[in-house]
Amino acid sequence: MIAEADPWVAMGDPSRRRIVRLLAAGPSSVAELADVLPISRPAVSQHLKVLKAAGLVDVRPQGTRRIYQVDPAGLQALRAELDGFWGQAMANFVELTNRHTKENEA
Amino acid sequence: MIAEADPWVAMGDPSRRRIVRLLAAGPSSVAELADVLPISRPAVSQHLKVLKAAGLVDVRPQGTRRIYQVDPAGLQALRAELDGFWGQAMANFVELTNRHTKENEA
DNA sequence: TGAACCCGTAAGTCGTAGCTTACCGTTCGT
DNA sequence: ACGAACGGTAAGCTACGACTTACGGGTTCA
Repeated sequence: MIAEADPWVAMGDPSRRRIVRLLAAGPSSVAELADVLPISRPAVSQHLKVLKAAGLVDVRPQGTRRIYQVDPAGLQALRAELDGFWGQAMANFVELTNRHTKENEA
Repeated sequence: MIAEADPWVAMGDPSRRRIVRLLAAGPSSVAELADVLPISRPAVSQHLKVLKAAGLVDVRPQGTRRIYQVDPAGLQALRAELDGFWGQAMANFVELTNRHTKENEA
């Protein structure tokens, strides 16, 4: 498995973000996605492979078709990491503000 | 301005995510970042350029050095878009669940 | 003013991501 | 069992992103 499993890298590609947006609106098959997107069906397939490896989408075989949908857990993981960044940045901000205030008080 | 201004693309690169992580812990100069990271100083400079274009970091010239720090607004924007995906996905989920329940009731 | 630092940019190389066409396995309908 | 959809994979091409080294512009301190 040399495949890319990083959700951030997966979301970095505009086409994949568009796919996620479409799937967030409702599950759909590969052909349905390819019909809307300006890329070929195999390209969509490859993007879905990356998104699946990143844990952002799920597959549900249904007859001859494969229905894809977003995996809330994947988005949640991204949110968690992003909140981590944000929280740390804010904590650092208030600390700097406090220090600055104290310096001005002195 | 051919520069890349997409925050998602900016966060897609591991080195840049690491820089954001470092800056979230506290502001620092380019040399300080390059000292920690396994890449050259110009490489860090280029990454910072992308992050700045994406609105994820801010610069504050201080003497001969340039102090970089995260821009909370940029992270907030990412959070907002991510929450949009999540909310839509969840709404779609409960709708599907309701429909499924109704079908089973009928 | 000149030396020493910090940093951004230019130029060039290398790897790889994203796309295409072609092909093949699988599943349903008749 | 045959043909048709649906979709994943292989092979190959092209473009771009992430590095590197080399250079130049500012700012500080003697």
